Amino acid sequence: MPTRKTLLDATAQLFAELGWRGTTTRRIAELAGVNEVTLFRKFGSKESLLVEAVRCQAEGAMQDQLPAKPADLRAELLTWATAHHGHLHERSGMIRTCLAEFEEHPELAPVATEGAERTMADMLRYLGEARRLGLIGQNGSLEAATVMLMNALFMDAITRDVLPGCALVSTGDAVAAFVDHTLRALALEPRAHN
Amino acid sequence: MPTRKTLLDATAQLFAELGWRGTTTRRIAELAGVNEVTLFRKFGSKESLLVEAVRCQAEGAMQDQLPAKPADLRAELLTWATAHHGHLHERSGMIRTCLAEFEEHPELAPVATEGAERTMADMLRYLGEARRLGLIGQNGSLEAATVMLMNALFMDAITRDVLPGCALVSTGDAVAAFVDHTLRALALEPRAHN
DNA sequence: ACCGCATGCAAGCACCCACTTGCACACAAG
DNA sequence: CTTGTGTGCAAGTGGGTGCTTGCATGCGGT
Repeated sequence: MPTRKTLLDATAQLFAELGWRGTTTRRIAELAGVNEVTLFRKFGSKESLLVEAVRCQAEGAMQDQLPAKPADLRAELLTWATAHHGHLHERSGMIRTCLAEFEEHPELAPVATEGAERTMADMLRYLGEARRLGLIGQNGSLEAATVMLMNALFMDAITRDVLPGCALVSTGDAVAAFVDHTLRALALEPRAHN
Repeated sequence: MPTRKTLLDATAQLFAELGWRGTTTRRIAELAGVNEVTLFRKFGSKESLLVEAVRCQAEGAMQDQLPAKPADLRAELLTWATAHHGHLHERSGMIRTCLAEFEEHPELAPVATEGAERTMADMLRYLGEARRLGLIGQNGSLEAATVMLMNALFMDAITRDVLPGCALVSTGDAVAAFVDHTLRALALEPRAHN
């Protein structure tokens, strides 16, 4: 049944570019190379097609995980942050669209944000473990560190293409700078760096 | 000429909620309590109305400035961050919409991001001054600190209403936590806190 | 009293929208 | 061979869209 996946992919692509209202059933059918009627026969309505398409897109996402036991904080965080940034960047169009559509279509929110919340919980766990092991200092909010690092990666990833003026020059530099800044705030063990 | 401002306000409000395509000339006219024809007579087209409305909205924005000479870093940054967060939060609907519309309507980008770039430059100047005065350590990228703090405030402000799960509990706590985290990373002079 | 100007109102244009119906075809399973 | 199933095609529904036209009305300045 290739038609179904074709339709879902075309829908996701159009939705990322044009938003809910811009993603018309005619355009979807044309991009998928399928008759418009087929779309309604398979999904019933534009709404269910769109919700399904966003759900599929979000599913095939982040299972980037930090190691269970922290060892080399800087290296592990850098690897993780780079991968996470990459995944966000790949989906930046859809993410920007969803942020704008949540108000009108709240049914999109749970399905789209579930991954982000899991990722945040994982980083929090990792930093907690690192603190327990004495790899970072005892002061400073781990929540703040987590949220700030993830927000920095998120914003850089989704605005990089669209607002080049607001980003650090290269992706690699930006991610590394964010990780370093985070570790500095957490007092990565007294003078392991600089 | 009250009609003009009424129309611009109504347009901005609808645009923030419904995006470009959802903001129809009929809805604008109805919300403004004006005949639809008047709208075309005054602005010529829907496009010029929308661009003008976004420009006006962006203009009446941030001239939050940090002091010329840093003194009490924590207090000054906290005041500034709180005000900045407030302004972003007030405009969160429009900001989310713009982020999604930039791709289709690049003419919106310059007018909407100009303020953010000025604000970033101001914070960078402020931190540079603070470092020159020895109020913070000599290590650590000031660009990274600036971008991360501004991104954290930005993300919190624009997602707080729409994704309550991803934010620190209260606005005040979040802003304070972000400022503290930033200062810790910049080694606010050795043990002025905690 | 006159004029110009801003606005309202009613109607309409050509086009796009989501969605439906009816009919034809192909192909695979019984 | 028949039957069902998936698909295409053509047409149409009622409604929304940006935008225009023609005409009436009020109101302030000369």
